[in-house]
Amino acid sequence: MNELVARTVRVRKGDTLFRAGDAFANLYAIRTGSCKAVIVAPDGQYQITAYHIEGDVIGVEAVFLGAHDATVVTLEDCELSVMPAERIDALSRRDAGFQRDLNGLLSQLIVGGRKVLLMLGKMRAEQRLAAFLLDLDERYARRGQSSSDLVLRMTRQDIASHLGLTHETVSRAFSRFHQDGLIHIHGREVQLLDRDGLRRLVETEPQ
Amino acid sequence: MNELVARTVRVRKGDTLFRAGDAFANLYAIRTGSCKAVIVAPDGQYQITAYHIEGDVIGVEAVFLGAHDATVVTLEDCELSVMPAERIDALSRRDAGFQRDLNGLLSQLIVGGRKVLLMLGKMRAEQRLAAFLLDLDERYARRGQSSSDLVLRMTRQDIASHLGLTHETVSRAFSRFHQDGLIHIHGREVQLLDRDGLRRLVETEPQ
DNA sequence: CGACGGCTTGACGCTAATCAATATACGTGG
DNA sequence: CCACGTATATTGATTAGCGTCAAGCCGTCG
Repeated sequence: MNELVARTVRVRKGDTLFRAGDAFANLYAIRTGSCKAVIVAPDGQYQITAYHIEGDVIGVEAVFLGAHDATVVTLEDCELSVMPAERIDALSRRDAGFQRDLNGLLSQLIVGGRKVLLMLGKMRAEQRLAAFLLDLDERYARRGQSSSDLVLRMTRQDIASHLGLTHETVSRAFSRFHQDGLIHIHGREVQLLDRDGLRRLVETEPQ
Repeated sequence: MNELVARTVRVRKGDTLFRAGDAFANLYAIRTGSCKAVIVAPDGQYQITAYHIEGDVIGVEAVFLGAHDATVVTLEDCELSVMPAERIDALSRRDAGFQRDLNGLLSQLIVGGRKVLLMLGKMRAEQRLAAFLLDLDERYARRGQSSSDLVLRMTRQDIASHLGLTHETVSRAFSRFHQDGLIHIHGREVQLLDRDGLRRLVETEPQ
């Protein structure tokens, strides 16, 4: 993996790594910081499709498509590993195992997409937010950062867009979780107080 | 492509091709008929993730995952081309071009997934149904069957599940389209009378 | 012909969107 | 460093849209 990294770069909050439609030039891995991926429909409708954190690899679908299908913007100052397309092509040609790794990453994308599908198709507002928090918590835990404190870098509006809601609804759901003792929240700092409670909420029959 | 097909089989309406979790054994291509793909969450929640028609290749994500992530059930008697896993592996090892084709199919899956994401996240009921009809129409047209008559093989319930709605809402939307002169509908036979009208509906600002 | 599953339509209620008013945090320039 | 202006967040009031419950119809299949 390390031989793929040509260099690491620092980028500022709000910078755009690439836009939907851009030819595939680099794969990025986040060393520190976080990003959002957003798709924009022809009519201006937009939706946040992903929230990327430390350790995530960004832009994998472009390896095969040849172009990016989403725009990625940093949510804070970031440090990124840059893996140029040529190196990736070269290695995947040489190493069948690496080719399989790439396919694995792609497949994970698909499976992840299915999860989101269920969420948007069947869950109600509070369930979506609870699922979002638990997913984020789990991803941080997998990186070894098993603190119950999260710092959200996205605005309420971005979280809302990601969950198919409005920012007011997200805000209200946060407040409700807080007053129910499920979380502690102050601005963008969230502390999960009762993971099981949140899990129960997600699994509750919606109807 | 043809050398991949080991045989063609006929299956009856309601048969299951494979279940979520099954090891990848075959890729299927639909010669005639149609199928639905469904995922089931641990708590029994289910969602139709795809509606496959003539010409579609089914189960691509399993090539890389090694197992299927959805259950596929036929909606009518079908004739299917069966492409065994070994042949696919063998050819993709031998032929880099084919490997790329496979990746292309996967990438299409991802892009298609993004479209659904926007639909479930941002559209209201009638927009979702209109988008569904237009998509289906376009897919049939691409197969050369450019008639404006569609025969839906899914029940209202299945369509509803696919769109993240209830069957009553789907039924009402159909009725509304009919009385607005956008479509003609009788049971599962749909005729698109005003594609532009439907398109305008999809692109209407929801707020 | 009867029974059953699927479809339509109506009445009603709940959830989340919308509109609106503050409150808070944040960034910028003086 | 403070003051101001602007983005973000919270909360309330109201409403639209869709889900739920229920009744009746249609079409199919045994």
